[in-house]
Amino acid sequence: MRFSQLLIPTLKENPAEAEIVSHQLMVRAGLIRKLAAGIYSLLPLGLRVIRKVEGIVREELARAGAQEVELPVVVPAELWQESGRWEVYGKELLRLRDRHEREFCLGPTHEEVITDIIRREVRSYRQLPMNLFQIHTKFRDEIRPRFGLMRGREFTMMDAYSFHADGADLDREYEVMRGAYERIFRRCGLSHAVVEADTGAIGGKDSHEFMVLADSGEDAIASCPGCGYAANVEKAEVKAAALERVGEGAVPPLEKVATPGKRTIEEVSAFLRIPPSRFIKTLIYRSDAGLAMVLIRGDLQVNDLKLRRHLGAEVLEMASDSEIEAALGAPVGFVGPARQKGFKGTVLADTSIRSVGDGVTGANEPDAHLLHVEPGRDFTPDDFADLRMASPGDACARCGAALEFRRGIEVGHIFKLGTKYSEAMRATYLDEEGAEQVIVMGTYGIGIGRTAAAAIEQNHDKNGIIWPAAIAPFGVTVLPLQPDQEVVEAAAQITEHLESAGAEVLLDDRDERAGVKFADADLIGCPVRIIVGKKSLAGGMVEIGSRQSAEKTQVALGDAAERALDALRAALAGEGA
RNA sequence: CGGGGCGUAGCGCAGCCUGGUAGCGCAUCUGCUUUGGGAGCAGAGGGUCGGUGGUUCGAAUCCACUCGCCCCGACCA
Repeated sequence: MRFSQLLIPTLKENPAEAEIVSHQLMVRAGLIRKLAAGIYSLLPLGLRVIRKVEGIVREELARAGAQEVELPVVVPAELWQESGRWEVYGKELLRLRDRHEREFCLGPTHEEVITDIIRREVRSYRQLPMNLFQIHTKFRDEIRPRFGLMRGREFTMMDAYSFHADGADLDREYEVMRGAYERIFRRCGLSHAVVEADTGAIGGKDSHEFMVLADSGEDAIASCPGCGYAANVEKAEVKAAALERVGEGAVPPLEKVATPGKRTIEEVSAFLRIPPSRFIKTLIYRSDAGLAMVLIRGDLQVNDLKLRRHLGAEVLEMASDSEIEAALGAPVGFVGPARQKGFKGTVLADTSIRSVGDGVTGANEPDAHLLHVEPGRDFTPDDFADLRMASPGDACARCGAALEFRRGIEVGHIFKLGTKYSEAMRATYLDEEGAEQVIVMGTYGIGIGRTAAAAIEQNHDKNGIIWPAAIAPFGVTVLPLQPDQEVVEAAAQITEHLESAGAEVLLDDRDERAGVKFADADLIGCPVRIIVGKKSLAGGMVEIGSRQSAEKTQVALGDAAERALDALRAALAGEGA
């Protein structure tokens, strides 16, 4: 295709709105333009990349035996009410009404819709298993959309749903999908990690996230160099006894100290000149199982997901100020486990509390804290558990090696759903004995735009994008450097040759100087570049260059197309495609 | 939702504090020269200064409200 006939609005300067590299380069290279917060238009180059990613996803899912469907974006409220999510999903669900005042939502995910189809159409075990996927638009009214296609509100997602007679068959399919995901991300040129993820409120069995390692990633990953365990920090289990005890020697008796107006650990720590690690942070939660007092070392954070799971609670929230005053007789900031009377609820301690000696905590009266607090002597929790967010210093729960922490971009997710939706929406089948059984489900997602953005995060330099060959908008770009007729004709001839061989070629036929063409070619980042210039052409030669290595080779004009095809094939092979 | 920042030409920005009727770079258009890493010269076009209301003789500038966008945080003990 000819550059002059495509809308490729490249920018010299970084757009003010873009913070991370992939967002900046997608805008600068003319792939996307913003319409509103978290809502983007794809321009020709951007769409080509997205289509490439989609193509790889389609191929691999077809290989895995899944069938493609397309589900509506606008979904009637009744389905969501039936699953119970209409009430639970919150503000991320964009709700709307039609002219008859009927309620709908824009689908943020499609378990309800697909389950509705399956319950109508599937009767027999003979129809199972089945795996249906679509690649379509999702809308989630995110609290804070950011980073271009990385976290948009409207975005393209591959979502697959599998249906099984039993858990064992789901386990089998899960491994098939995991293999398909591995192939997809490898083909997209992404080095990634598969990490254990929390199954959240849905409470299914297994869940794994596919993470592209990148400093700009929004997720934190804990991984173990010892045994290979890797998990989202939200989920990462830590070894209980690994923390070293802080505070030394014999502990004096409890002592009350005035801390007027000092509520936060930070404030009290600075005021008393005692490090946060010697504080016993006391948080009061309200759940459907009642109030819970949760104790954790002052420099650590409670992991809500672990806590929720430990309590077996559906709903978990911080207690309000008034609830805390009522329960402990002291305002927020001054409560603690020692010298408290009549707290009606469970007292749970993170295992880190065992490492606190001679600690500090709230005195359960206004403007006062307690010094020399000793677990076991001054208070005894009902239970100890792993309730904390893994952090540096923690050890692997399995092998005890020190956990390492990195950041990642979640590009895919696979999840053994179980029967949450099939039960709520009564999707059943008849087994061989004619007995009615609930269908067991799996759910799988890949962020298409996010995958493209992640590819840029991992493959760029100061001049622009370095596309993995499999998802580049064009495999080859041809740059005629001068407007001279023989140069233009040679470039056109090479382009024609390549295109007739099935390659996708961007011919920069613009009336621009060589520098402009080089700069834009670097920005756009097609893997193979053919440079046609007067000087080389006088000797019957042109140059083939690689965006990746920046190497240039002189080849005869007549061989250029074939050599470019070779280079492209080599690049694809190198990516494992 | 809380905090911070920003809205001035297509893009990136200055001007605002200390009110006097809008400027720079890039881009665009015309002409000439140039042509292997974002050309030079000459000329030209393009702005409801996000919106509304107020203060004032006079508002991009001060005040209030509002809309949009960006960033940080959403555990406070």
